[in-house]
Amino acid sequence: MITKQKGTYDIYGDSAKKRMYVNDILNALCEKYNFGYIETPVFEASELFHRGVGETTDMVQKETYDFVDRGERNITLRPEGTAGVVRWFVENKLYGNLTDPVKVYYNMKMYRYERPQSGRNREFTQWGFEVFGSDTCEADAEVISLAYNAYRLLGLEDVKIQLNSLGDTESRNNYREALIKYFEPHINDLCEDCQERFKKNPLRILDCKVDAESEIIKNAPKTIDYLNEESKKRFERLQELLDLMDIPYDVNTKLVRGLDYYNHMVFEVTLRDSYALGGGGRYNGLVETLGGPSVPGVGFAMGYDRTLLAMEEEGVNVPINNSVDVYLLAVSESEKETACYLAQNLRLNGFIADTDLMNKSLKAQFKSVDRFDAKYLIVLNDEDLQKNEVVIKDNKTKEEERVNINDLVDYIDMHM
RNA sequence: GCGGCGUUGGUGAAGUGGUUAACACGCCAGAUUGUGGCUCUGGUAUGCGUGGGUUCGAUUCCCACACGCCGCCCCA
Repeated sequence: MITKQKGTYDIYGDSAKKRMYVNDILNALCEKYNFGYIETPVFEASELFHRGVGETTDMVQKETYDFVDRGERNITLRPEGTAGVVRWFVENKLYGNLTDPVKVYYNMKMYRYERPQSGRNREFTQWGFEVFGSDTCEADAEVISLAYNAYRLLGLEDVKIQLNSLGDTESRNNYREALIKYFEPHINDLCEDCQERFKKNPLRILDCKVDAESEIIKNAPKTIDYLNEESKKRFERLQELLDLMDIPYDVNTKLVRGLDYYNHMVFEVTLRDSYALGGGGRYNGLVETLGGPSVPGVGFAMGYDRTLLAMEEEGVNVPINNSVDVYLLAVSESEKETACYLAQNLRLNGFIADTDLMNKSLKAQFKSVDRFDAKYLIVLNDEDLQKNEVVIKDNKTKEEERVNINDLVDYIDMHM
């Protein structure tokens, strides 16, 4: 037997319906914010992610699906959405006429070679969005607003924003140096992983779970103390806007996030003050890094599967319609012909209709009625059909009514 | 990539080194001669993840691998 690959999964049944429900909500919300839908290719030149996400990040170093194709191109399955969208933005020269910001949202499969756990797979979905061309705090606030309200609309009440600012390039570099200087004498008191982080990406030490309670990390320099005047002002302004929109947030100076491209505002959306369901931030240098002009950008991505899990844990009630409007029962050949015709007719008139396709006994067809939770059932009967009539039964009230076959659609329309 | 736990039918699951692998749900058929959902009766596994090994004999013991779950790394 051929089985699915590690870390992949099939989506079907009720969980497929849940996803459709979530998709509909998210898509509609994005449209309200006047974002346009975009899809980019699953695979891109490996270089895109190496340059975009950051050569030194673990995501690129050990988690990407890389391969050489038959034309000897170096290909990578996208591990995140932003790099591909930026590539699209640059390749299509959308920066050429930036009278308005370019706002796009996506809902795409991503691939990372990781050890699977629940809410984390090798193939997974991220829903996210990006804004190009605006360097304003209002753009930052809009992005956070969209992210926050997405979770709220999905029924997750207890969500909050974790907010930090890395500042502009100058501030970020100053901070990085201060951090290195601070940690250097303490390096042997930190855990092994942190000693590794110290070399590769010292900012990540702040994220460490092992040393989280240690005085060393608690007393470490804070990002906001190293913001220059302008960066500080921006950060304050952003907070004002969030206050104005009633979006709850905590300033979390330890939040640095893993990808190299962020500057200024970074944020995560957390559930119950614990784990993050999504994150984003500003990336003013990324477009340039990927071969475009200097165009500011800001964006967000939601861990789709994780969010679905969270909804389950929180007991969010997702309305799933598993019931059929009308089920047609038929046994004889002529009854089945009528069933075919009527089923099509009902479907084209907007009803969910179904009928037996397996030549089952009438009794077995009644079981199907129950399984499909049909609102109405019609037992076709040759005698009635001679008179152009059908008997339609309300499956809840058990009331039966004799209806002319030509009035059937109207009848159901009136009663539903 | 590292560590721990797990893997029995469509589903949930019990169980044992040795004839026919519980039970429940589901499904199918009949009682009910073309109007069901209750009840009763009967039926329902390519045989216990895959491949090796130990053994007279393994689903049960050992090893490897695969997949799943949990923790780490990482990400979100």
